[in-house]
Amino acid sequence: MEKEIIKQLETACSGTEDVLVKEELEELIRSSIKNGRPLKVKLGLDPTAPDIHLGHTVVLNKLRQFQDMGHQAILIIGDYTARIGDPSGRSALRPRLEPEKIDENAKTYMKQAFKILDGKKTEVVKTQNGLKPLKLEDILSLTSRFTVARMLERDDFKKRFAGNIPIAIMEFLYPIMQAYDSVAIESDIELGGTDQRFNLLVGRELQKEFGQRPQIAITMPILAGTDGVDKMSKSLGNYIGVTEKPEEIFGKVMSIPDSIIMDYYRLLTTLSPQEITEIEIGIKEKGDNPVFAKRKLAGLLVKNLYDDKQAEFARSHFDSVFKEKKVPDDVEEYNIKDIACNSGKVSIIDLLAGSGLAASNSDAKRLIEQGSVKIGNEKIVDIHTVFEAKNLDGQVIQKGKRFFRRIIF
RNA sequence: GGAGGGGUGCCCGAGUGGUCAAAGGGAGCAGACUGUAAAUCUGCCGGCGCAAGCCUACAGAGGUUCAAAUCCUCUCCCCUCCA
Repeated sequence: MEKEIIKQLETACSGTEDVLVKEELEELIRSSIKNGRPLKVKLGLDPTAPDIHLGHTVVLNKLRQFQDMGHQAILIIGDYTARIGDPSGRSALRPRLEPEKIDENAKTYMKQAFKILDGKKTEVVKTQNGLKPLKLEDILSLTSRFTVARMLERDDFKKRFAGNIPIAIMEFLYPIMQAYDSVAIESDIELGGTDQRFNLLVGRELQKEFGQRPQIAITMPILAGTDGVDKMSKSLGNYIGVTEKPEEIFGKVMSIPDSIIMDYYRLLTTLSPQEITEIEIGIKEKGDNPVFAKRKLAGLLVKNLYDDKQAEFARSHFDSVFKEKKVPDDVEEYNIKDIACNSGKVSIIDLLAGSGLAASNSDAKRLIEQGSVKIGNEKIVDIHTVFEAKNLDGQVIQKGKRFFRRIIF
């Protein structure tokens, strides 16, 4: 039994940024195993963004690990809290979301989250159920337990306060409501990104106030986006979505800077710490070319989200397009019927703008002038080039290195 | 309630009557080099037009002027200080 405890504890702590408090966690695991009582592991989802990307999966993977150890995963859909908008890491007040929109987001979110989690073993709870019945007096009583000074300990609030950026009083309610969720479900452990640290700790405090055993707060590092600088986020455009096509995922992983390869290994793969260290040593000390570690990584990630076959496909797709500079097989098609209309002629400008390869006619012109446009491997240099529509059927138009359209007529 | 400061392109930010589609930086796109890495260098970076040029744009609405991001009036929003 002692062995099992150590194993669970190690798994629980691997890849984490922080575990508060580790000793308590050990105790919890011990009593869980002893009494055959699964731990309630809480993860709050913020349904403001309907698409999950690899950044979200860091914490989902952790939850999955708990599931695999036989514990109870509880996903909290922050449908109510989303109406405030989590102030964590924000430099400005978030726009509030409509309830319908939140519901919609939550649905897609769940669907995608179950790519990682075992949906059958996951309990899904909407915060609304617990929070909506609260009366003003309940809220007064809750808020009276926290002070403005306590709230301003938070870095993001502090910065905004110091920088004269507005903080809505409503935003102070966010951590408290999230904490109240923990009380409502009597959670044993709550997971979150490092940006959630404050919120998770407020949960601990509130549980104590309610005479519950305070939850363990486990924070996971924030995953850098494909630019290697900012955190992965949809609005920054540096994300890799879990529903993206295998070759997209593979390609995006290949575009990450070397500096974050090992972070990706640690946070996104299920390789053992030893295997990961080996790769790291290979690059750092044996002079292995990092690109091979990256290829392996890209394959692993596609495999996680799809399967071996797709991973293999993505790899060969990548090689043929970028190593051999061939046109990929499954190019998006573009039907030129409507732009060819009666004359049967099509200008290169219309082709680029119409297919979406260029943002506008002006953009199309610039691209041609910069020599980035090819049709069937022929570079187009004249912006006035006109084609017979029927000659274009089946041809591939290319912009830059990685954007293609197959022309249909 | 009083006094003051401010809202500029995707973001930051300069610009205080014409030379402003608006400096500079960042992001982005494209080219060279590579490993679709980083770093670096180069070009582009509102729309329409082959072009001349036209249109849209400096919070919003009016106005003054031959001419307004720049001046005036009103409105909205943000911030600071005082109470």
